[in-house]
Amino acid sequence: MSDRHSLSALMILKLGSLFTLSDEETQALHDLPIQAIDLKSNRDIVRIGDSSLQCFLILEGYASSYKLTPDGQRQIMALHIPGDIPDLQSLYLKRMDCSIASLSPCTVGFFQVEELRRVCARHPRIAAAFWRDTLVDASILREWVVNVGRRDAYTRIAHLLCEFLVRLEAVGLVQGGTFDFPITQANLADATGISAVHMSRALKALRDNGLIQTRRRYLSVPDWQKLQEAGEFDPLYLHLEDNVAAGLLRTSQLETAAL
Amino acid sequence: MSDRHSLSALMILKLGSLFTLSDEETQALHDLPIQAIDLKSNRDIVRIGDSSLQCFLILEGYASSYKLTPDGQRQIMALHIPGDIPDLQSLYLKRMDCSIASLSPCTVGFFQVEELRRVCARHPRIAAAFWRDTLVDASILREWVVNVGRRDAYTRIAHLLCEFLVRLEAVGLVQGGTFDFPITQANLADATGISAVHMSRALKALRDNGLIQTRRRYLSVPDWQKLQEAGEFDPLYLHLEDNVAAGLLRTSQLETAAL
DNA sequence: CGTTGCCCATAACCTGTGTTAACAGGCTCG
DNA sequence: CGAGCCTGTTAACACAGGTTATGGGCAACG
Repeated sequence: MSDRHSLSALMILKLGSLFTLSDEETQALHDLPIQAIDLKSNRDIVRIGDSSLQCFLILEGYASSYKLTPDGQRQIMALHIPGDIPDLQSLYLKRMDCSIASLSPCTVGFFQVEELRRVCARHPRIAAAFWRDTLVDASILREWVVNVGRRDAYTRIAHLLCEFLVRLEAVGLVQGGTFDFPITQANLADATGISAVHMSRALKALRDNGLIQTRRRYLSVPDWQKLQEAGEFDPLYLHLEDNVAAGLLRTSQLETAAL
Repeated sequence: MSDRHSLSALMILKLGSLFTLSDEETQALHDLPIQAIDLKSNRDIVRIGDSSLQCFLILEGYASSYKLTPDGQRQIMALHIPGDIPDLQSLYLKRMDCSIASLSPCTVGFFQVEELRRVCARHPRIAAAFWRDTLVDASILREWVVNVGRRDAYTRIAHLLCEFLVRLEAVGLVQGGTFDFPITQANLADATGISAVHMSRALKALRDNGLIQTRRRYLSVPDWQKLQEAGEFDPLYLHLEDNVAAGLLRTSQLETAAL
């Protein structure tokens, strides 16, 4: 039971960053029955074509939405972090149009789509918050089209890392510019539409230019300002609440000050 | 008044293809006050950063969502056809994260976001239909990421054309495999993330292979089956209602029979 | 404590696509 | 009716990034 509390806390944090929730609404989310499951890395959670009656919330670890082309190439079109509900679309779409897999060891919490629909019907503002969440996901996808369509590999990767950092920061998973980063170069390549070999080259360039540091399974950003410039990054499209955006700015100042 | 009827008819057709609406719900949509405006080609309708109090419905012509990179490159991340509400996201996002411009002479109908919110509050199933619509748009964006990230220019263009044809067909704008196509090669290039010159080369290849025919401002698809194969096209991601999908299949058979 | 299997790095070579430029056809507009 | 302008075509050349191959580090496991 206390488990439950901490499980949904993350989702509430996320939704709260998009939309201010009342106590009653918060309670309604707390009361959603949820079943937590642990997963190894690289496991499909849902598959393209599935029509599932459940949704899941990421509690720990990272996941990705992806598709395969007929010749076996893979494209990742979304990265998911703790607090995300990657298949929230199942609320209104019958079949999954992509697969979702863990990118690292993960804990995910499953709940019934039916239950979620009920909560949405009873609490229109929660429905609005979820809707808003899916709209932000769509906005991120628009930026990804730009990223993959018009930026060169170096810029593209810098942009991806900027976005990842900001999103992690919003759920409190960045400490002093450093965050957990167990994602392989092959996966990063699939997310940016380049080859794994070239990902290796480009990451080396980013390292050599002092934009990122990779130690073990962690990634650090020593100069947030410079990485943003390298990635042509403007967080507008993340539609953060003003207070969150302000927090980001503050953090970035702290970081640069810490140098 | 009779004007109004025909204006919203298109939107109702579109929503109806996503979700079955009751008479009362249909009426509520009819009653939405809407202001029609004519536009020339290549005019911005909304701009990135705007926080608008209105949404618009495309009544005639095509439009695109796009962003510019700092060095002046353009990426189109969505094509909009009659029946679409390209900035429906304004319902819950404060600022536009992309610009939207006409791709051809257009008629668009503006309505107040506030009015729309009221209709959604009063008619939960309409809200659901709109939500579903935005979810389908997100699904299309996912496919675009795959398209731009992992397919070569030839396949990519074929895929884009397949999608365009299917979406037009769903609102009755295709006759015998032929549809209005006033979109310049430069715009197509921006939508697929390639250069205008290479777009010209690739379109020539598609023509030479008999996959498309371009006459004046129209485009024909003489062999729907072959174009689908060339574009690795699977309409699953468009989340069409079964009856619409069946209609498509029928049409495609008629077409091939007509040859 | 060797084996197996990732993951990453690097080199050599190849190719799809970008770039630049020049030209032709068709619109629009004075 | 000619001047511009936009659109599309084609050619020659350049280069970012793909492909293939090899080797090294390291964790998991028997």
